[in-house]
Amino acid sequence: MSAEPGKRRPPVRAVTGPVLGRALRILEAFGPRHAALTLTDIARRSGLPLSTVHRLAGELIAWGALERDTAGRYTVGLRLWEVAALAPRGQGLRERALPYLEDLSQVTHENVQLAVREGAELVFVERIAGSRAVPVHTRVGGRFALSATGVGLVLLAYAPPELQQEVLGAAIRRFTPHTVTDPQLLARMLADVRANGFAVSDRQVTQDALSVAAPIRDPAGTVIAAVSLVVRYGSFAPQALSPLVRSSARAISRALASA
Amino acid sequence: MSAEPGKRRPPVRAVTGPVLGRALRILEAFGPRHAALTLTDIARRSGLPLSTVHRLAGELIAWGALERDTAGRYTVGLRLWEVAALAPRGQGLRERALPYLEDLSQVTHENVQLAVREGAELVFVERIAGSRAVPVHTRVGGRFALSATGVGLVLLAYAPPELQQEVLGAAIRRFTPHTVTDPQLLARMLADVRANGFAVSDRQVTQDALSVAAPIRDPAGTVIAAVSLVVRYGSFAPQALSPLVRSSARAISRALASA
DNA sequence: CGGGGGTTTCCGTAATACGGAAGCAATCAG
DNA sequence: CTGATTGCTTCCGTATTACGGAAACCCCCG
Repeated sequence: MSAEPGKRRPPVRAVTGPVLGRALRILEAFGPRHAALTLTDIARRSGLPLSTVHRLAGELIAWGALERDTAGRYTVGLRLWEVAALAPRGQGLRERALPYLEDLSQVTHENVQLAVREGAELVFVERIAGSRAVPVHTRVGGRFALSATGVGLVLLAYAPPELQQEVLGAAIRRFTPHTVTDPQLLARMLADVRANGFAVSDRQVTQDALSVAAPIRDPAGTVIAAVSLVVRYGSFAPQALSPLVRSSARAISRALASA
Repeated sequence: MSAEPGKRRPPVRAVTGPVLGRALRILEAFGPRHAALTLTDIARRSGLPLSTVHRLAGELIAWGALERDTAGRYTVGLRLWEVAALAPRGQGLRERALPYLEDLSQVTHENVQLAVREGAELVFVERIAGSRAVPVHTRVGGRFALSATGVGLVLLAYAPPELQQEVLGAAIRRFTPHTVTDPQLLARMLADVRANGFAVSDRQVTQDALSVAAPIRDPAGTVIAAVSLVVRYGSFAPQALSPLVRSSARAISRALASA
């Protein structure tokens, strides 16, 4: 087959074999707006042939990674959820941090968020909606850009330099007129975050909200997550919130250390 | 298919191909007491050759289904947790039910549990620990036998008859002197559950706890989950709790219907 | 420096996954 | 009733892929 005399074959290490790769692409076909799909939907969204999807989805169902709902559509299965509940950076983190997040919520009645970094984005691990709080559109398990939120700024500030370069180099998405999109300015803000130990996102995501976030660290000092309070703009001064958020972040760090 | 003449081989369709089957066995190797494993651990627990585990785990890591912690051990990855957060019977159910569970918690200050059935066991989808409550050893994402708890009795009472036979036919595990292990008696209790619309587990799991549970139904009337209150034995009469639990269950059913 | 636990790479063989195509089963429109 | 549409399931010959034993590797520890 490779009968060509010429030197071809760039040894592009295929990192995933066909079967697993395809199975994982099936899982990827699901998303917040697509929690229940027909077989054909999956095939379309994953770019796989229908018969392939049929075969693999059958295997995933047999194990419990997928299920079919009453309408016959495919959904993510409980068995997968059980296993995923063991993820240290997901449920594990969530459970250990929850009491402290609830304290923050009780004391302020504002929104509390907990997030970790995954590549060049963040994933919300918990969110407590305050009773008299600004509506915030975050979903547990949902993703968001690193560049705008309080938690995102913290996670970015302590991310590996290469990743910071990558994010600063790419176009920075604008959400409001206050969103910082200038790489220079953003770089300076990240330096401030490192210097101060907390981040402030002032109306960068929505016009009426401001968030203050602080880093959560593992015993080695590496930043592994971030907590934030999200309040209505004008209701609190950032300076008033930062000690509260910082001390909560430290308490959570300590709770994680004694695992 | 239903030809009588020759005894056909029972069509023992191998339902899972090698690759996926092995990959899923790797995921199964993780558990509550085994959230971080070495490659060798996984090989031992899954019964797979080391080189096979190495290859497949590598693919799972490349995708994010697994991660390696600071000690180099393998853990369940955040990417998998993200996808699993889309499971309708897991996070989906949890999110929609949570407000009602919190109401129950606020009103009683006791333990609240939410569970679904998976095969012949139950899986806890949420648990709220009451401030002045009996310590209960349940873990979100954890499994338990159907035969003893309040939620278990509800889920079993409305499970398909074959499954009830299976559970009643097998040896029923005893937790306390009060655990019902007689199949006859248990069958009668299940009939009562169906007749009354709620279940009571009286010190069947621990000596000091009693739980009252009620079914949550989908729009078609099928029981898909169960809620319960777990209280210290003697602190509340079951009759006092059942209206509360039943009405919460109905409220959750309604909330799910308007999805 | 030797031994042990864990990890990574290699590679010939055998078994498996692949997916196009055709058949099936509802549901809907006319 | 009929034909169209959408979605699901089965089949099967080929070629591609997964398989895993073995050996090298890499600490860390005594």
